[in-house]
Amino acid sequence: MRNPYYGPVPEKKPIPRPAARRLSLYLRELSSRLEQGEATVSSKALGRSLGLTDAQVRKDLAICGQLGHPGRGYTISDLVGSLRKIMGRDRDWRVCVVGSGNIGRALVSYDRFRREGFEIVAVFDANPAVAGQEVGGLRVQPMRDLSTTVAAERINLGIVAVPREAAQQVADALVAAGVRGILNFAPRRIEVREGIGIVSVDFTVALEQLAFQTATGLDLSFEDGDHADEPTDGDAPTSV
Amino acid sequence: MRNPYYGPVPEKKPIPRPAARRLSLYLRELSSRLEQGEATVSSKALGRSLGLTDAQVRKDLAICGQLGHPGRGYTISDLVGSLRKIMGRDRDWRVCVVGSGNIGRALVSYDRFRREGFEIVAVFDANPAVAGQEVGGLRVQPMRDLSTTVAAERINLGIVAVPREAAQQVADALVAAGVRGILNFAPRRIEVREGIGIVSVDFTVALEQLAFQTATGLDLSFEDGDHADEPTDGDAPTSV
DNA sequence: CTCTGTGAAAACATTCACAGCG
DNA sequence: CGCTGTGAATGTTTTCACAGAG
Repeated sequence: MRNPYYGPVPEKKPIPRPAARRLSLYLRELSSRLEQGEATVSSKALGRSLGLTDAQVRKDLAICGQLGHPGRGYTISDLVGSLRKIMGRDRDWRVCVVGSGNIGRALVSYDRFRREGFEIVAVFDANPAVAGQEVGGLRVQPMRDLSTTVAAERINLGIVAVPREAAQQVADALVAAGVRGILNFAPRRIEVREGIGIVSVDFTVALEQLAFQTATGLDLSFEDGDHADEPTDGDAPTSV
Repeated sequence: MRNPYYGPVPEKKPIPRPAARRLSLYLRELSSRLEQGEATVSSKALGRSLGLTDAQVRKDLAICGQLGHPGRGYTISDLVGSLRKIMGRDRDWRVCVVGSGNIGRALVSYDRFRREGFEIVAVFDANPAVAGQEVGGLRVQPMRDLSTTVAAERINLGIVAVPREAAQQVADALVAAGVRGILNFAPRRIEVREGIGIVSVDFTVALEQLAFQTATGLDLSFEDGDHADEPTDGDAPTSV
């Protein structure tokens, strides 16, 4: 959104991938501080809470524009507002869960989603015996209703909580129904077409990372645990 | 802790952090192929499944030693064996879950853990009303039994599935009881002393990453979803 | 010809260090 | 002073490209 007509090109600079991952953590910490009644915070203090250096924090927050006040720090509410906007947290996210097994049910009942602005409005399950049961205040719907409900409820994100074997198929159905992004809990890589978001969480991978850290002794340590697959275009790089 | 005496030192080179994250994904994909009855695989084919370039795959697998056969590819079973060893998957992991809410119960019942060699042998809950109930074949124990049971059952990993407010305290209790690593599902950073492993999974952060990807349109995509906090030593860098 | 292993180059990310604001 | 914003330096990861094995 700069330099309309001709000239050196609009050029919205891309957010560094590792920074993008950290943005969520800033938002989480800042919201928490805001609730505690704090009004400002310095890059040093924030870094301490998050295990980052102050320089790193300043570089990351520079993504939000120049919100810091030299000598004073950052105004938390401004930062929260800016982060929410950048991360797409200012819009409405309407979510459905596919799979009403242990994980699906736990997610539907996970109150924090709603409090954070992600509203789960439908649950589906392929098992006809389960359809009609109630989970977290919602009636489980049969898969056949998927596309109708996604449209009617204006659902834009889908959560896949089905067995490995069914995961890709379910993801395809969700995309076909119109969701724009998928959060996958099945232990496999999901391929989606360009333009559809995909993030995966694999509990076993997380435990394995932990075993690795623990076995390796004390040294190496790393970051994020859940992974975001690549939008499967041609020769997409990135991870599963 | 570096180079005690003088001399060239054995020098086991450290595994690049991003590579460490990918190792789990290789193992997952390779195990699956092994089950399908495949015996060998090329870096190119593996990369295709995982969304990585063939060069990346070769560099990563070089960590396991020289297991590839030029012109032929890698023998999957060798790779799986080597990966399991490197990742500490060759030993026994005995796990307890603290918190028998929705998430805790889902995890206790998550069969894949056992099949992958992580045995959940105890569940704890601070609520006395819950103690004694059965969850996934285990009797929920009161917190007061934590250290006794951890010792008696030789538990080495703990899963924290309690509300945010109690998380740090529970983590401290687990470490005091003797676990060597913690998998944290509470939405906050957990601090542990040097030498204790820590990996966090935050569902809201994962959904947020998805919202970000989706809102940002089609472009940037990233990796892992769950995060591993840093072992809180002095000025530890890394993320939450 | 296919496919690995690997230095060397390129891209990317973090840390440093300091000018400048309040 | 304390603290931000940012180029320049450093460190890390990925990609390239090719020699050499089967």
